[in-house]
Amino acid sequence: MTSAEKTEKTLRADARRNREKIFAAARELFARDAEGVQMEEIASHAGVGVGTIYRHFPTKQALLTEMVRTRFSRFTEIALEAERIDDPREAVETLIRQSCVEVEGDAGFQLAMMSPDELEWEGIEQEKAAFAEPATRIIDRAVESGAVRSDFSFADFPMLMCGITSTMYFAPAGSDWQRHLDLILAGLRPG
Amino acid sequence: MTSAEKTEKTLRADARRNREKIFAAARELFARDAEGVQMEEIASHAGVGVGTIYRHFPTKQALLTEMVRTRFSRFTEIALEAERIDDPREAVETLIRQSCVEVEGDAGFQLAMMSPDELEWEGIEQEKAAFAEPATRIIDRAVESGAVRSDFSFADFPMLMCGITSTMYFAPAGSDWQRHLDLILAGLRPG
DNA sequence: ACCTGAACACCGTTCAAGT
DNA sequence: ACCTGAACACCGTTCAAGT
Repeated sequence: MTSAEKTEKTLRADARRNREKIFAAARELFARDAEGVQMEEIASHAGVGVGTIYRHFPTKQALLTEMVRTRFSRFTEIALEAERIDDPREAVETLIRQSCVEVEGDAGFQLAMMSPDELEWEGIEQEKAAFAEPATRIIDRAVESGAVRSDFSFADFPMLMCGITSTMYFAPAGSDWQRHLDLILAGLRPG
Repeated sequence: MTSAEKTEKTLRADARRNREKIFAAARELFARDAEGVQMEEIASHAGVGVGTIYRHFPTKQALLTEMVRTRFSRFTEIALEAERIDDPREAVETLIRQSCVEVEGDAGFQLAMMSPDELEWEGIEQEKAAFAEPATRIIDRAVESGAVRSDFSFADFPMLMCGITSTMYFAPAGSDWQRHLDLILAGLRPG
């Protein structure tokens, strides 16, 4: 057994439990108010010392990244479901709209989505790739069938999400982001 | 002479010069890299002590706000120019597109635009109102003439700018934000 | 092995001392 | 009046001591 395997697989029961508790506490606090959360706060909310957090996650950003990774796998599920929709146009709309709904109310994810530090995304390449596959198929199918404008591609997806996400963050209470989404969906029509 | 008038009007020559130097230094540094700038850095770049900055601006955010205020008056000029365009559709497009061009390359403004702290905008209500007047006229005219979708209004403007702005900030080198803009302009077409 | 929390580092802000 | 910069506060991160 290599050291890497050991690090990945074996975790003492209490350590695993702590990791879980930290994760749960962080998820809850980040979702509420992503900016104001302090490490000490997360630690006490999880019932551990700060040092324990750093044993499991090298940095505050890394902790945030981990939560983003989890939610990203939901995106993939959404894409796979949307792909089963026959109408190409409706499939794209569902993909985008459901992705938005998924992150509504998760301020931490929204913040990460808008974050200027691209570096932090490095840990999520794999999840991103897994999502890109079905999402690309959906978008390409819509383009080929003429259901959306021909210059639309998967490359635009992060950009759109970033815009809508910032609207969510900026105006969390209202439904402004749905107007924004409507506008963008309208913009997809073939021109 | 009231104390308020005195505060507004009379400033010793050196104080005024310092204020100017701080402003120039902050503008330059914020535009380059809005996140990494430190107060000490701005101070030394301006050739003053940190305390002097705080004499002129109560807080780092307030300094940023002041730069946003300045640029906002440019928005108003853009809107007044755009209003002189006969074609209603072209007037709207010019309004939005020129506003985007104006803030390209100003990372500080982009950051402020995306900032979750709405409070900081309190100082700019007046400039915002001055801009809102011609901008509203342009948009309403376009709606009435059927040049854009009927549910579009000035209320959507900040939201759109926020989205495009975050694209600029996120991908400063490329021209991704222009794709984003194109998509949004396309979304304005009457549906 | 893993946990704890006092100590450290960094940076925004203040304020006593200077002119 | 205004300026300076050392000192303070706050919070992310580390690490010596404990189990």
